Amino acid sequence: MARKKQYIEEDVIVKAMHLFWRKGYENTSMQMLEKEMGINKFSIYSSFGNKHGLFLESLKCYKSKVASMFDKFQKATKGVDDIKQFFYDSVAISSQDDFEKGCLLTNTYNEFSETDDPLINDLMVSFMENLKKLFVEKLKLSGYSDEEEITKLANFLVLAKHGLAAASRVNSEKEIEDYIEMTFKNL
Amino acid sequence: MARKKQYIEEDVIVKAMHLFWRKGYENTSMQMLEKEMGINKFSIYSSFGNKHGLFLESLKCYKSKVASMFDKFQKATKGVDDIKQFFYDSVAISSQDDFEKGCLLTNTYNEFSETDDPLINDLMVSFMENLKKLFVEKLKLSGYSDEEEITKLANFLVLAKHGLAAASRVNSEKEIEDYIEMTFKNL
DNA sequence: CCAATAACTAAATGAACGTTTAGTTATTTT
DNA sequence: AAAATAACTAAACGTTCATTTAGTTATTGG
Repeated sequence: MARKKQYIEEDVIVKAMHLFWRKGYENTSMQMLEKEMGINKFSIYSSFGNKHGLFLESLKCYKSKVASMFDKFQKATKGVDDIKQFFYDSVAISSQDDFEKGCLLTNTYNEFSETDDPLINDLMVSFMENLKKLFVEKLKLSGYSDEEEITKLANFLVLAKHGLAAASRVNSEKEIEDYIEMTFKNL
Repeated sequence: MARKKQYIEEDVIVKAMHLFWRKGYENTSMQMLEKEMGINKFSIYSSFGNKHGLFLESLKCYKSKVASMFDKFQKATKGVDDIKQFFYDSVAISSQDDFEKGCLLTNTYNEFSETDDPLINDLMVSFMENLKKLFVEKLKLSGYSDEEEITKLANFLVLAKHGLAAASRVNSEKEIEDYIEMTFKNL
């Protein structure tokens, strides 16, 4: 055979994800990725094809990072309280360190909203639909039965979640807490 | 003297603003601006200095575009109802045509949040502070008196406004309406 | 009407970007 | 140990970007 790889793809993709999270897609250059990931451009290209492929892999990595949170939410049985807890968990992920802000998926959705990238778009739409379905489920658990009302509330929650993820990039933890509390005040 | 200018700066800046609004700062190139504004790069540079200066001028232009809305809000006397109307007015500005999405100032704040541009930052901070002050004023008009509660509500509203502006770029008018109605349900 | 000059056009500049390629180093098998 | 080959390094590639510059056109005052 030949020389062994001196890096682990799973490790370097985590580093790439953090950089994309912090800076966004367009504002992250291959040079910065080279430095952050600690490997050469050649290695990046041979492992991930191109910048776009690397980004998609970073999004997958993010999804697996938040999967446990989704799982917890999915399995929860208290209804609206679980949605509220999910909101808190969502902002906690980004506020646990100082540089990664908001939700990487939401940030990506916002950054790519004018440039129709089919892969990114599919990823986001499925993410949002999944979220909405879970909201509907939990609302029913809390006793809501009117389908129209449930749809309305679920739409409200999806937008609130989206808006919160966007706004959380520039707002303090206190403001975020106040927002979540107010959002769930009459639910 | 010499040759007269064949364009009116006030006119071309409006066109530039619309392009920046649609595409964001980074995704708008001088080439695109040249085409959209209908004048040569030389003319842009001699009138506005550089891309950054042109962008700042576009932001000013946007501010004057929404000034009448702010003015209406400022002069209103019904309290919370005025805030709600202001939310509706805010989203109406971007949904009246299909391409300009969200609030240009909020979009800019989000795009520039990781790159500390002092001029942009000052503009945004003053915009947000101004907004919060107005919210406080209207809340008092509606009978709120507890200072702590008012601050909490004002923070909530600022974040809701910010989040709505961001989310409105990818959500339908119906969803936006539902969101606003829910937001003001218990105010 | 002509010299002066501001506004125009188009091409050039240099830096930064994503991507590729040529050449070197290290590891494995024969 | 030598041949084979995968992973490495660094430099170059072509393109696009914001910006500048050299040269042309049109308008004005004297």
